[in-house]
Amino acid sequence: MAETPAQTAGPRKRADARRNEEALLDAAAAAFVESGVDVPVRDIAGRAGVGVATIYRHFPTRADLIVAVYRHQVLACAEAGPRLLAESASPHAALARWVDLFVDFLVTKRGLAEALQSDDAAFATLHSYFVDRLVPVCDKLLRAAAEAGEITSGQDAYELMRGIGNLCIGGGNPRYDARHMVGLVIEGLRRR
Amino acid sequence: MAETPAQTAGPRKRADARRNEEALLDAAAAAFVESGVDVPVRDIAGRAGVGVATIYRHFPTRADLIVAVYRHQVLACAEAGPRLLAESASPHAALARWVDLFVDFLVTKRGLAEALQSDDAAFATLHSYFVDRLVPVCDKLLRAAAEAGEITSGQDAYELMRGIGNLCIGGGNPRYDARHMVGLVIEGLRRR
Amino acid sequence: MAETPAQTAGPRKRADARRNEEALLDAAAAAFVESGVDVPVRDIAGRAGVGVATIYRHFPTRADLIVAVYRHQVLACAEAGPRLLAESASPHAALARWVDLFVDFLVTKRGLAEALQSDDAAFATLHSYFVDRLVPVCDKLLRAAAEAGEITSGQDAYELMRGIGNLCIGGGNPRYDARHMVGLVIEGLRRR
Amino acid sequence: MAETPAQTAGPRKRADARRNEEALLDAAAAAFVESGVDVPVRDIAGRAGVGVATIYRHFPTRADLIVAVYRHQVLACAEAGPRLLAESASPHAALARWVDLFVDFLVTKRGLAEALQSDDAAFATLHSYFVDRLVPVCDKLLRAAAEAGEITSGQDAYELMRGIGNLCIGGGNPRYDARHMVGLVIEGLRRR
DNA sequence: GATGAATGAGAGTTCATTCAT
DNA sequence: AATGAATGAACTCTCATTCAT
Repeated sequence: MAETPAQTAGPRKRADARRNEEALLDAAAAAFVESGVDVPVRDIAGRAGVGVATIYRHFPTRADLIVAVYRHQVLACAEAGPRLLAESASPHAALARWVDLFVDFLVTKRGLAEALQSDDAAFATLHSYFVDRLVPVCDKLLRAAAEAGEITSGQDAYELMRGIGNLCIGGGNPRYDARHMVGLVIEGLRRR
Repeated sequence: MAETPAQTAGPRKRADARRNEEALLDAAAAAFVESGVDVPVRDIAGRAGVGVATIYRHFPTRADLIVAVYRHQVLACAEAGPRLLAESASPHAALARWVDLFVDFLVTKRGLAEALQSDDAAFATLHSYFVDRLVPVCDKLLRAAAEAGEITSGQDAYELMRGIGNLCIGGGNPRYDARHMVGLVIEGLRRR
Repeated sequence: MAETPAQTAGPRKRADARRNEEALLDAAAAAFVESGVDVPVRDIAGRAGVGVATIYRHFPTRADLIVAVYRHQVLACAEAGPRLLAESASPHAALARWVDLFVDFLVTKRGLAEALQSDDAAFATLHSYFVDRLVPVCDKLLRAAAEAGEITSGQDAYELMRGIGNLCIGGGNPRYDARHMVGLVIEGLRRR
Repeated sequence: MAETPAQTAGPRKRADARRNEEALLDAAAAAFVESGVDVPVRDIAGRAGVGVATIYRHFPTRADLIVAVYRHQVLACAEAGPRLLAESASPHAALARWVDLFVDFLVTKRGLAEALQSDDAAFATLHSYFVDRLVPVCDKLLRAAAEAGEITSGQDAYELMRGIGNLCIGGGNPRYDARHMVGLVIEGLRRR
């Protein structure tokens, strides 16, 4: 990697393209924060200093772009599950901490929670991505807690994730603390 | 002069207009269910078989229309609060049953829950209408339950209502049961 | 006329209608002052406390209404011509004073001057009314001044009236004094 | 590296866009002549054979479009002022000739004179453009004539320009010769 | 591969005018 | 005769998406 793969022939384009893609992801992330995930395509292109068509080339649908922007964080969240299970005092505690991470993620991504619940076909890919990565993790935590006798068994991880996602909508409101509401849900899971 | 002939001219027209207004409300309700409360004005007009301006005459803003569509049910829900408190075995039970009514209402009104959470200024009136009517009722139930020692005191009714509203988003999904999630929240309120 | 022609049969309607028409004229005059002569029909109806259709019954076109509102003042202006010719020191002085009256009239009628110049067919009646009543008067004054050797002969009264009308557009502007500009025109007519 | 290859990508596009912009300006000019400067945006787009959004891309506001259409002629008129002052027999003669140029311009642009007098906020930019470019020129001519003792001093250039603009309204009428009326005004300025 | 110009559908809103009551 | 509800055409402006260069 001592070469600078930029200037003249062959792989130049690819390097350019990769750089472009990264600029795009940065720009999109910034735009998402500022205006939500349904910010106009042009705004993103403008921030990235590229033409709109470049976005379409790299990310055919908006969902593809959103997924790419949040890929790392989703993966990190998925990977945290088993770790927390190992570290925590109990499976229920692990679940609580893991859910907290997920909430952390969502409340800082304006409009993402809304998009995740949208039944718009354009967001199906986005929805699947999150579901495929995170629901199994959540399921494992739920099962562990059930086996430990801490919560009622038979709780559906998809439903729980979706509910939590819903609760994270509207993060800007000072009178509404999503984390608190989610805490009630997790508390409510407890066996009596 | 026992007759009131002056009044005939007035109400006669109004009978026609009222019929139209009802057609409009029905059409709007149906359109809301199918496409959400931000369905294009033209679609509602089309369903009702009227021109667009007729909607504007009856309901100057979209929020006015939504409020009108759901007025009766909101009022019924508000009135149910004290009654349930009197009838139920405990304040917490009353709260649970009342919240259930609210969920019943929201899950059958596709798109309404979304709109209630929207920070779009156009929906401010709508939001206020719901908040003004229902938050006080919820607050009373929460206080009663806290006084009875069933739940932790200091729960904010607005936050709870908002959370419940959020949980009711996406009612059409067969894998997601809003009622169950709300049940967990109510259970989570319980003092341990 | 000792009866109060209002309550029951026969001529009642006519009296009502006449009263209505007058209310309408007053309302229209007020609305014209406040919002210009192209104020929405509904506003006029609202001021007068009548339905919009009542306006259409009495005054089929907007031009008819405008003419009715300003009829008296146009006639007064027309009648002032011969009088001023008799009173004034010279025909040119009479012309100047008469034109001043016309300007007085126009600058206080917001939007009227614009409407008079409009080539919109709807205003043809209005245009004709003014032209038919005032151009002959102006013509007489011009001829008298020409015969007296004060101005060049052959000036067209229609053109002059139209020009004066034009100069009266935009009366609200503090940096523009229509009367001054019209004064220049009248001065410019003078023979050298 | 004597070539400037980086510039080829840029101007190539621009050539196309510029052609389009010119088509747009032509179409707008034609539409303005036919229907006035408040002709619907769609009509202009239709004439130019482009979509409406293309107009908005090139000219965000209507005033921008109007200014662009008449820019060259306004500038030419502004530049003619000093030249005429140098060439003409007297300042008053220069003024007369310059005003004639302005009238030439306005009477062939149907609807422009009307728009210039409009107090509609959308036309404020347009108004300013004309005022800023032409009033100073007119002022210079007026001052020169006043200094030469040909006209009364203290005439306001803005008022004069505005009056002339007004007189140019309704150019299509065969019985009305704006140039003649303006001539009377200029004559009327003369000191006696 | 990238650009950004062009597209055109679509949404909200207003108002003159007609028409059933 | 009067009413005012209903109509629907008209207009502006925005944006996701495509396509020639």
